[in-house]
Amino acid sequence: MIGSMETKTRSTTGAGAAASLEAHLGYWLRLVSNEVSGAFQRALEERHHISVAEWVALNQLATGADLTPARLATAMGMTRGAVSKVLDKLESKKLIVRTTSSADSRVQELSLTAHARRTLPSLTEIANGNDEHFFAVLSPEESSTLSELLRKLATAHHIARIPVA
Amino acid sequence: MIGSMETKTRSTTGAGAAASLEAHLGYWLRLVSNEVSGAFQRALEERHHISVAEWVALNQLATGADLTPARLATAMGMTRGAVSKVLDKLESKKLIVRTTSSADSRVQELSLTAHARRTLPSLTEIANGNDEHFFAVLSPEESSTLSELLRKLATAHHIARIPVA
DNA sequence: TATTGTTATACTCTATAACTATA
DNA sequence: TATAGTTATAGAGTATAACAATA
Repeated sequence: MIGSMETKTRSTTGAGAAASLEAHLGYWLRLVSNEVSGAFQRALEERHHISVAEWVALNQLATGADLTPARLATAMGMTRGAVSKVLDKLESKKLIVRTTSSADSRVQELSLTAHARRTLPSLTEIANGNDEHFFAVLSPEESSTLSELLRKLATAHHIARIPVA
Repeated sequence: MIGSMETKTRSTTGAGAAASLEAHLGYWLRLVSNEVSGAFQRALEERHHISVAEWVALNQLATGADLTPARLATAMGMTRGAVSKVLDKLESKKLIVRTTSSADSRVQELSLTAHARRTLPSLTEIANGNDEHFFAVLSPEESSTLSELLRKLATAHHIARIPVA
């Protein structure tokens, strides 16, 4: 049972410490995160044939910010080349449009299509449902606590890039 | 600032909910997990030139269980083909030995080399240090709480496979 | 010269499925 | 026929670096 399990989480960094996989918080974090993200990834793929990276890009565009491939690359922590491929896929699916900027013709202005705007609520539903499904076993207080602890870690380590994988 | 951000974590699953990326617990989980795992992966690669999958395999062998490629594949949630490649790398690095079983010559018995046993403590130190570095910003009580919440989620969803990616 | 975006190339990781050698 | 392990092939994902067009 969980309640009876060893919950010591701060090692003494002793050289001979016999640390099994399960002794690390990072292990449990990755275990749970992989499950949640994996389920989300499969749901997006099966129901809309889009990847998590594509979903993130769509969400970034939906915030209303004037985005270009370079800015999107920075926001997503990817190279411009990688983002270019993501945009190729979104364009082939008629979810975005690339328009050459009139002010600087090197720049591409990115925008969502009407089709994308109609599709986004369904994608959001998948994200909501996935979260709901996984975290429903926690009480509202526990969910809040988990959220606060994760945000505290993100803040303390200045984690900014949007996770795509 | 993050501290002043909306921390509501339970959506009402309403169709029109304007859910930004940050509204989902799964987002924060992936954000933090990617950072912790990414740092660990880079440290393993830079200091010992081994991947996380290789590290997991070594740890499984170090538990003392009599493992074969097929059993290791089941434990790690990978196909036999994928495990075979991981074992190729470990063998080329002189960290494991494959021995044909005398009872059934189709079976390979896996074992760690003396070199692997000498190397493992250093790998464990990297894992300990990585955990220490990331979770030191939490109080011991907060670390315990985070551990318990993650274990509760893992148990509730019967998450068993060892995360490799 | 510097910058934007794309493309060519390569590498890692993993899955599917065919293959071999046993049993 | 069935099983253990390997290998051939393919695909996703992403990085590096070269490239064309523009500034």
